[in-house]
Amino acid sequence: MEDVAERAEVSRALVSLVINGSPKVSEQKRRRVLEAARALGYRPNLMARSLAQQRTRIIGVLVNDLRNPFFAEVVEGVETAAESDEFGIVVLNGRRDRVRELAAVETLVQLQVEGLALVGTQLDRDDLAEVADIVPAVMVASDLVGSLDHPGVDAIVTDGRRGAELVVEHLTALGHERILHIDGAGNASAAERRQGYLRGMEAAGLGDLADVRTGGDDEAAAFAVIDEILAEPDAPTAIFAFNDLLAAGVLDRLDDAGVSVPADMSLVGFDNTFIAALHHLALTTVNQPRLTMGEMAVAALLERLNGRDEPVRHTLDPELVVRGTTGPPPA
Amino acid sequence: MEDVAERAEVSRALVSLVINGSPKVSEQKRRRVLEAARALGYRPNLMARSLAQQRTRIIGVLVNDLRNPFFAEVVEGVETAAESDEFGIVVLNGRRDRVRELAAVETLVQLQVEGLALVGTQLDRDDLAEVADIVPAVMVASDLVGSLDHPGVDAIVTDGRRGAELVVEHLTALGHERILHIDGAGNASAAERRQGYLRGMEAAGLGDLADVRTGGDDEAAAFAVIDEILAEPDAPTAIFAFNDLLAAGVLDRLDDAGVSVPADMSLVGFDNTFIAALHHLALTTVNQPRLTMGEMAVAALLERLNGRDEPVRHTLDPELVVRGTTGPPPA
DNA sequence: GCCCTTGATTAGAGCGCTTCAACACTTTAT
DNA sequence: ATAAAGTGTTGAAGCGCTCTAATCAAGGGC
Repeated sequence: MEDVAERAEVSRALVSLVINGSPKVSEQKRRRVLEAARALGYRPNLMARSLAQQRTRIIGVLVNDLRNPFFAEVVEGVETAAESDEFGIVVLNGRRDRVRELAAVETLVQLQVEGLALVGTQLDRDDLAEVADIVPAVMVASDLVGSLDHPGVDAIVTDGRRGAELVVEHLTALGHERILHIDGAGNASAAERRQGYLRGMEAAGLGDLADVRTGGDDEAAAFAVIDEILAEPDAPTAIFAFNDLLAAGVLDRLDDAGVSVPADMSLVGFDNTFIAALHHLALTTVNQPRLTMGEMAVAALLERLNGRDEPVRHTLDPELVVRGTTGPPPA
Repeated sequence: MEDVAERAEVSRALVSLVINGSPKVSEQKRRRVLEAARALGYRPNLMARSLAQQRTRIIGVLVNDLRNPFFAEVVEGVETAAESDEFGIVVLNGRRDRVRELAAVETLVQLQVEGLALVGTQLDRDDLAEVADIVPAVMVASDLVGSLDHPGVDAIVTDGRRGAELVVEHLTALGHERILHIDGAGNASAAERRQGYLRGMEAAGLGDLADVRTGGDDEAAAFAVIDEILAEPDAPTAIFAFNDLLAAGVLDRLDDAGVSVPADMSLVGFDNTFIAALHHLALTTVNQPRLTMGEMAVAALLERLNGRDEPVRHTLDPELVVRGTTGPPPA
């Protein structure tokens, strides 16, 4: 910067003004400075700028698992919105490990991010409380019952309970009774969907037949469960899986076992990721408006930065997407 | 930091030493400082530290498209390796847009990253040359013929030519002759695979039948092409798609058209992403060692930082993974 | 001709940290 | 006892930038 100033025969301060597009610079000097900057290949140092400005214009994004296309798309939403508000984002990947997530949060905080978007993270209430004392945070696509405890945490979620109810309603309408749920184990949104499933079963008068098995959030988690289920006497006629990835695993295993879908068994996922849309899977699932969620997360953070103090919670509506993996139960 | 120093009754300099784990601090003072830091909830400011230290220990990662699971996994490899070398990474998403990629590179440079991993980017030679003058760069999973022009750019690639040849060999061994390639359009690794395909066809004495169509790198790109192909007189008996995503799109469209795979048409993808492994797709494809590629990228950058000056280029071996979408041509 | 305003420019302090040279104090060698 | 060497600690400069307050030049109004 020094060099640019010298070459343009102005002060460093003026160079700063030009770089930041201040209107109070004469056209003549602006040109001189810009040319000098180009000639010298000058690039402002973001670190130094942030330090001096006492703000970074960076939003930290912590994501549960980048390999899950669902999360990747939420992140794209965040990115789009941040970009249009002249914020940058830094994405860190928790890779499904709470400890790693904690470390990532620490890194982001030290990086002085101005807001934190926690996408599908597994942090618990205490973790959150600690974080929220330092920087505004918004949980996206993962719900922590009681997250409202802390006034510094916002939430953008799809109503998982309602989503799960929609699934049960769809299946019962088709005539299913023995509907089984393979849940998301410790995953942050697992509890809600489980609850919705149970409630749906109750509402349909099938409370006695409700059956929840522990699953997970990827294909592999499905294998053991399916083997188990198929070995039992009263096998279900329909399975509601925690998410699309898990459902894909279920589908694979059913295939291995010679169970045909949906003739012998109906199957429903959750998230409506692109794999659900592949014709060869044609998975019936529940849509979540991913991009919108990401965008709303940024909006929530910016409101915080503009002074909002009370927590906000946006619950979006899920939408059942019926495809080819559901049908009437076998006769 | 000031406050911590005061509370521990030492100088700021000593606090710095403690935080950075310097060995030349008495156990007594170290304890005092650490306790003061904890009591005050002190967190070092990464920006200030980087500025003072004149290094960031950050590797910038620019990714072509985060939604593509292939890239997401390469990034995980980068992340793993960076982590174990005490480097942080900042991931930016180009979203298949060269202009956005350029902007992202600029951001990363201004962030003072110490190395740049370009995963599947579409930057051209000039873009690269400009970047490499500023910071060591390594291209991962995308090849630019002639990238070696610039001594500042390393490359970690799977041999796309060989991979494509393997595909053609597999298909010809099955008896196919009219094998068509839907390429990756402007995608950085498209040229190589196209070349391998052509060479493979030549080698099999099928040079006359070689037929390349412009595709892209996601499912949508496949639709128009397939419609076109099926309307032509001499339809191929096998299709080699640029990558798995594209192949999935092809599969969908063939399905729509009532063409059954592999009975009427064989299909091969590239990348061996998890979707290829789904039983319902069971896509024959070519594996690339994603994690390894990411890790090697970091290794290459670190070597640069340790003084290596000549460019390095690692070419990994592709591996054909035969699944259910390939079979003998229809009689 | 003088004061005031307006607009363009700059000096200089400060952002939170690291690091080097200097310092004070011990220990060891002579 | 005294010099030399070693330990632990600190003052202060400096990293590259921003930003406030001060300065300077040029009109405008009376």
